[in-house]
Amino acid sequence: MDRRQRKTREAIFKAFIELLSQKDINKITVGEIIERADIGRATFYAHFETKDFLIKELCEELFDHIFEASVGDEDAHTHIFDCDAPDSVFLHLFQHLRKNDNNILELLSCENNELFLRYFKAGLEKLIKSQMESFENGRAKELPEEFWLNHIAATFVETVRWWIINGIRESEETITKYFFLAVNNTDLNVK
Amino acid sequence: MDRRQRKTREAIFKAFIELLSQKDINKITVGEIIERADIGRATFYAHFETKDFLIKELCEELFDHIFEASVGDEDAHTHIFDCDAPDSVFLHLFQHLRKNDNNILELLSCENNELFLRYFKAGLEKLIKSQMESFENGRAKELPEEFWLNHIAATFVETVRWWIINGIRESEETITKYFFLAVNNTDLNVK
DNA sequence: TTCGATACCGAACATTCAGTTCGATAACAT
DNA sequence: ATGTTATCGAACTGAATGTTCGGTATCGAA
Repeated sequence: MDRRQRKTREAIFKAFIELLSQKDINKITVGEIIERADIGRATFYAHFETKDFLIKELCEELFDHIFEASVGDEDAHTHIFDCDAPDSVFLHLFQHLRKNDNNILELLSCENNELFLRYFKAGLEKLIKSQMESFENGRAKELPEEFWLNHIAATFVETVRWWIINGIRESEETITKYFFLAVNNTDLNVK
Repeated sequence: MDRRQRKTREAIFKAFIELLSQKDINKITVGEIIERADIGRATFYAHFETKDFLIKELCEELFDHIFEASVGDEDAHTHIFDCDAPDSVFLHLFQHLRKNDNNILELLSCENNELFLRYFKAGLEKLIKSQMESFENGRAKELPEEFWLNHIAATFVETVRWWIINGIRESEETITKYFFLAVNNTDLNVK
């Protein structure tokens, strides 16, 4: 990709995220974005058909990259799994969130975080599907599997949201424990 | 309130809810609303300063009424509690949802349900606070109380969402059981 | 029934924003 | 060095917002 394109694209993303922390997503105009990104109007529309596409591509860029390597062969674990402690994918997720790669924290805690939490949850569900055995012990037999899957993903999202809103005071280990306690009512039955 | 005002207000709400089931909330224009409600442009703005205020007042009208009577003195239980089966507030909520008072189901299942689920959850948290004793048994001691409260409310919202999306196939009793199983990992420790 | 108040109508208007067009300039890859 | 491509910036169309105002219909109270 052309260096000019990359710079412009990053400038737009950066400007948009900054604006997002200041005001409602629906009130952000293209004019504000291009002014802050310091680019021409036509340039913006050369990159993104509309503001909705900008949001979509921003989400894909952030969340897909976080989750894509988590399902599949072991060697491809370049994002979440290449840390040293291998006991829990979820601990790694919390650690990466704390590091705040790509300002993902800003997105998840902004006024319109629902939109981004939805993307986050979608990627999460794939991940959890591949880890389903770990949660089978905790699942009551009467609960349908899809209900249980949705519940785990939703609980993780809510744990993240709660963690961020409360100022990320808990350590990654503690918040991971909270998550497993909420889901399983115990932190023992996960390897 | 003047009968004319009431009629206009209801016509606007009705038109808005209908449009909401057809398209994205951000794409709905005031022009479409007044056309479907069959009222004059100035009339709309005499009722609602902006579209955002319309949404806000719609939510207040629906959700506040559902929850307001649920906290406080026993005699005021006109909405949720005036049913015959007194064992679980949550069962009553599911029953009322199935009855779909005021088209609340449409709101909670539409494309932009996040907005409405947020209102729903806010009212829910108040309700759960007043029912907290019922859930104390299920709470692990390590979990902070606010975390636990948020978890219960979030789980209920997700249960409702899942129920609606899956076509409301389960009976109210079954989905209530699912909810308690998800929260407590048992359906015994709730009176 | 009358009468004053007020809600509604509807058309016209200013304003803001979205998205497009195009010729000129600068940066790119080879 | 050269052809390609991204950016610039200004001007433009079209659509939506929110306002204004004079005229009409409806309401509620006496």
